[in-house]
Amino acid sequence: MPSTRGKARLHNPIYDIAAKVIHLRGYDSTSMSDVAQAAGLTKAGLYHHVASKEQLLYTILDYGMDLTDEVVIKPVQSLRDPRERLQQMIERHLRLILQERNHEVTVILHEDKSLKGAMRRKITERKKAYIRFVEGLVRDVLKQQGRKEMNPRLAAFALLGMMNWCYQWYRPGGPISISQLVRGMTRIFFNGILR
Amino acid sequence: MPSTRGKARLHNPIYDIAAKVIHLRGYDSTSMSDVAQAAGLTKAGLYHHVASKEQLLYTILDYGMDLTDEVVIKPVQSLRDPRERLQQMIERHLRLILQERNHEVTVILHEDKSLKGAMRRKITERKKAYIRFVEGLVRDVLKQQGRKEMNPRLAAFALLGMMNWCYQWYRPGGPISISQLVRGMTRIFFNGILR
DNA sequence: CCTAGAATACCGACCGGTCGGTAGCTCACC
DNA sequence: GGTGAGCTACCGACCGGTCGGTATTCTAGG
Repeated sequence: MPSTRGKARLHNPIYDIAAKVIHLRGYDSTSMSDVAQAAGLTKAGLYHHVASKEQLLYTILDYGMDLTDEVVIKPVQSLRDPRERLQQMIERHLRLILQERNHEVTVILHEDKSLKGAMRRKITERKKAYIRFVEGLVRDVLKQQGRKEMNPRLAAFALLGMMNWCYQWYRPGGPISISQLVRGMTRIFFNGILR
Repeated sequence: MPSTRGKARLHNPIYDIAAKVIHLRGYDSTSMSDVAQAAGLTKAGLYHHVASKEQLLYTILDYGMDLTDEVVIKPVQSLRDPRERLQQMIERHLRLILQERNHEVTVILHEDKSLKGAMRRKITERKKAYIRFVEGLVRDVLKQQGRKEMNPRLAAFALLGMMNWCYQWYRPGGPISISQLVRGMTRIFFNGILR
């Protein structure tokens, strides 16, 4: 019985490689042979490290959420000023998604219905928690600035949408740099919700 | 050889049903037997109407783009005022995506890499043309209002992102109506790019 | 330091099942 | 009696996953 319980995946390059391949071709279109080949193994060899295809995806997604907690939520929660918190969240979220490593995070954005049952429920719950976190940041800024005519949930989804859509079109080395993108979206959103 | 060339699909309910099923379960996870069953046929019966699974998807996506041309691009192009054009585009785009029929359009948003070769190139080109259209609308508004510090391409992608992300969270009958959504996003984007 | 033996990493071969797609037939209707 | 729509039955390829076995590495006792 392979020892794939808990967070044993740290430092295991197989999961990084798998995340890369799945990010490129999609979960359904990626066979376990593909993953094995990319990792320099046979399929049977891969199954020594992984319990099932679904557990492989779950581990990747769960690690992607761990990364988000650590790189976005934690640093932002230590800040005082609501505007500073929201601005930092936008910058950190965008950099997390667009930095070329971090395939685990980008996989989260398009592999929604691939998981089933308990695993799916857990990931969905973590994603919802993140949405509530963003909505809270937006709500605090709106309250501080006395703008009660804007729906904070709608605004939060708008913000998440324009940020998460970036992986569809952003290309490193293209005409728009990450810094420009951060500045542009920050301005659009702040001006957008504060008149 | 079945006659599936050209735009023979009009009025053929098979494509509507297929679009619905593919929209619900995803292209890769949907087998031709699934589509056949949903259409009340056997798989062989379905293949009498359809040349291949890929051609089925292509036809659906192409029709989705036809719909977009007709419902969004054409009406907007007949308007004069740049601000009116942009505002109308936002409203029409959102309503097209969120209305419960129009599965063909929503399929476009998440079935990117499923097509290959020439078919993929054609759909990609139509999608790019639409992006250029949106970017042009944004650019005209920025020019009219004398805002040259905002990058119109970046702004266009931000707008497309927040609109297209809606299908991930919007549920008819939920706390946010389509009209509220249109008003909210219109305000965020106009305020966002015009200070 | 050597070595027995346990644990780990990995492989070739294979399994049951499902996939996209096809051949060849029937049958209703003009 | 020809034609299009539909069916049953089937194909080869590939899928996720497993099995028995084999190198390789780690560890403990003398």
